[in-house]
Amino acid sequence: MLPPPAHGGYAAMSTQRTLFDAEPAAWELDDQAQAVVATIVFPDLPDKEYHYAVPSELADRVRAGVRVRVPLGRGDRATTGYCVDVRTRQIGQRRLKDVRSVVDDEPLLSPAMLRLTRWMAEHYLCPLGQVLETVLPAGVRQKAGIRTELILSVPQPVLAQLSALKLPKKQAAVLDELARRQPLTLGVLAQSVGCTMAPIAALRKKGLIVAQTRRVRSLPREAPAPPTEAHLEMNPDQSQALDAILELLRAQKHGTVLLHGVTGSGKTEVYIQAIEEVRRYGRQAIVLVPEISLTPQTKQRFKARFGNVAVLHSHLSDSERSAQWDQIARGEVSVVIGARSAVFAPTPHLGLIVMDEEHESTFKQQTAPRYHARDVALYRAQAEDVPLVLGSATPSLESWQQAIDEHYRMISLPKRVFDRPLPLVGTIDLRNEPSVRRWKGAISRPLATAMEKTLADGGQVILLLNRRGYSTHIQCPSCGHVVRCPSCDLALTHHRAGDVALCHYCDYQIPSPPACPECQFAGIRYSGLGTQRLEAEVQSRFPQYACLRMDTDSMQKPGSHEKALAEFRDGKVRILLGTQMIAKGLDFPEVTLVGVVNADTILHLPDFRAAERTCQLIVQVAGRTGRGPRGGRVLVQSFAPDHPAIRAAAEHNYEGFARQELPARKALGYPPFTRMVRIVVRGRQVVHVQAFARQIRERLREEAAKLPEAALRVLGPAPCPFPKLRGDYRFHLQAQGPDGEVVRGVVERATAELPKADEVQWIVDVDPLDML
DNA sequence: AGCACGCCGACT
DNA sequence: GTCGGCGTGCTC
Repeated sequence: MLPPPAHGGYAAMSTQRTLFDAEPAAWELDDQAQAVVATIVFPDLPDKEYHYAVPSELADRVRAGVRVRVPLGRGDRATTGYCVDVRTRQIGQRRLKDVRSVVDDEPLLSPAMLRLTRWMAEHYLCPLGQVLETVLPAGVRQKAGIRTELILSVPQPVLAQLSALKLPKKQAAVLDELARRQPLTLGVLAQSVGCTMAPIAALRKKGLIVAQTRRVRSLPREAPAPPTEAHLEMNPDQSQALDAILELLRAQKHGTVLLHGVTGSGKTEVYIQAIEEVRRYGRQAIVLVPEISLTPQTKQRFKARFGNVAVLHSHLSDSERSAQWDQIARGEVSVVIGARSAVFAPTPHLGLIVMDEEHESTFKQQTAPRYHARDVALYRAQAEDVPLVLGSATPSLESWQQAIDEHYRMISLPKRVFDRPLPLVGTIDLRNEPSVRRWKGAISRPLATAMEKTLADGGQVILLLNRRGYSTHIQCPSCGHVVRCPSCDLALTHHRAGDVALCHYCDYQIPSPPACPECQFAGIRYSGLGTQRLEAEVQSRFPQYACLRMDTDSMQKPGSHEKALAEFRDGKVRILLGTQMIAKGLDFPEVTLVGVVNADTILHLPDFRAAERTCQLIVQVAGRTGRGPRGGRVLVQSFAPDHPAIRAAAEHNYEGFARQELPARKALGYPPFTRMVRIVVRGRQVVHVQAFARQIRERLREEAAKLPEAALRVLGPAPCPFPKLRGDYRFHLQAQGPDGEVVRGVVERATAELPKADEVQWIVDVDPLDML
């Protein structure tokens, strides 16, 4: 056994203590000293816990979940930290500094939410302080939108002898007014007397008026509106799905339901009726939707049914978000709708979490902590013992496998509402389309014919092409030179607006070159198809119909999204074309044709989820048609129409896709059968990046060697699929194994004491969603 | 992150 | 001999 650590001059003596000592000797009292100790973490300090003594006058205010001001470092500079624990501990000889003051009157985090942040820090290998700063929105931390207001009153003794006082005219008027109408705020009093602040200040100085501060929200709260819509009728499948959720709700038990409902099957109605039950229990529900789905329509739909709902999304101002947060924390709303971060909503009595479109990649945060809202939601639902409902027409294969393994209960909604048929999907083999092959155009003959017919019949058309810009690359036919971004090495995309060549990653731009910058050849070619060029083609082929392009370029202005959709809804626009943003959620009954201009754009990305993404995208966009009584059809153009992902999507057979993709994942050792941690190293110079990445690999191998061979596989380092971004070279490594806990442990130990390297930066991504 | 401490070059 | 350069390391 190691001797106890030396402290003071008593170390030698304290070792002489035996088990039979009845009472500690006087000189040992310090060793036994107890104190109330707060455990503090700091967002900007190393990921450690710090301990501070809680002075007795602060004992009732220092609680887990509040922020405190504490002295830090040699200079004892005042620093704000999060108190994550308070308990009476043995402090031994260690002398702790005192907590100086308490920032928050009420904890910002409940004990349950604190446990959640701990779990996130461990699971995502991220400092706890950073997790806390993510969970608590900046506006909430700054108490945005809360101002302090002075409340003035006249003390009782003054009131009693009011008439006896001799005062200047204005002061007398002020005191008189306040005595009659107290308490008043500063502004109101000054205004009603018609004076400035001066006489009021004078009275305060004399002690004839006393002031109290009060915190008030500057934003007026939205008046709760009564619900305006009643239940919709549900079909038997919907009722069955609802029953499964209600069963869990009534049992007050956690359980996860995977609601696999085809597009247009009425999943939202199931969520809504489940939430109504939650509300009857006086509990709250959180509804998580992808950022893009947080359209006014979604919000409206829930508002119409529940009256007051809280909405959390990235476009709120700090004070708006803080007001929503407060409202939620006080239990004033029973429904919270929001994007990824709404999973942290401070509902005092959570009853249900719903995640719609659970396969969407926007649920994964791309900066530290790199959490996936689905996994956080699962943890939270388990911890608070409430049901979790995951809904999608194209579930992630992670969730699908959970259902197969019976960790989730899968419920299918195989039919659309009102028994509307799913649209017929046809594929067009672009290899047999000479005009497309020779880049004469993007729209094949069969697609053009279908469009003509649809438009002539009064229907609307949606065309999906998930590439922005006009031409996707600029290449010289003479010397082969491709115009690339100097800092990302990606081919620049030609944009017609402003005639610029643009890097889609870092926004680098140059005037589009009229000749080859390398060999001056004048016939430089602008090739590859983007939405702008598609728009031009559509306009020239269908000049009699209004066409609208929706992509991040055309939807820059706030409100342009809503405006565009409104124009399409009322039929002014007949053809809507755009990138992924038109693939999700839109519900327009007059859309009777959807064209996928090129289904292969993400299919060949070097990412093990490329097939899954392709299938999901096609199924989702196909779902935009056939939503009205006129039915609908889909045409998918592809150079690989026989690829299983495209075939499955064409047959509305996501299950079939999963059945054939999952064994492939298993054979290759990919998720969901393994857990993965990805490490990306980047820096200005390739040699440094590669050397550092290799160093990490060696450390990973050393750690892996301590385990059975099957526990962990280390891949890489290899250049990332985008090997250079924003001027940095990038290499990545992957650690994968069947047990995520083991994989994370290895990565944590391997990276714990890496040498500092100024030339490189590195990140750890647990359960990465993309590999680019 | 900040801030004090340290150990080497140009000043009074 | 001191002032100050910013490299290094610690913060309960």
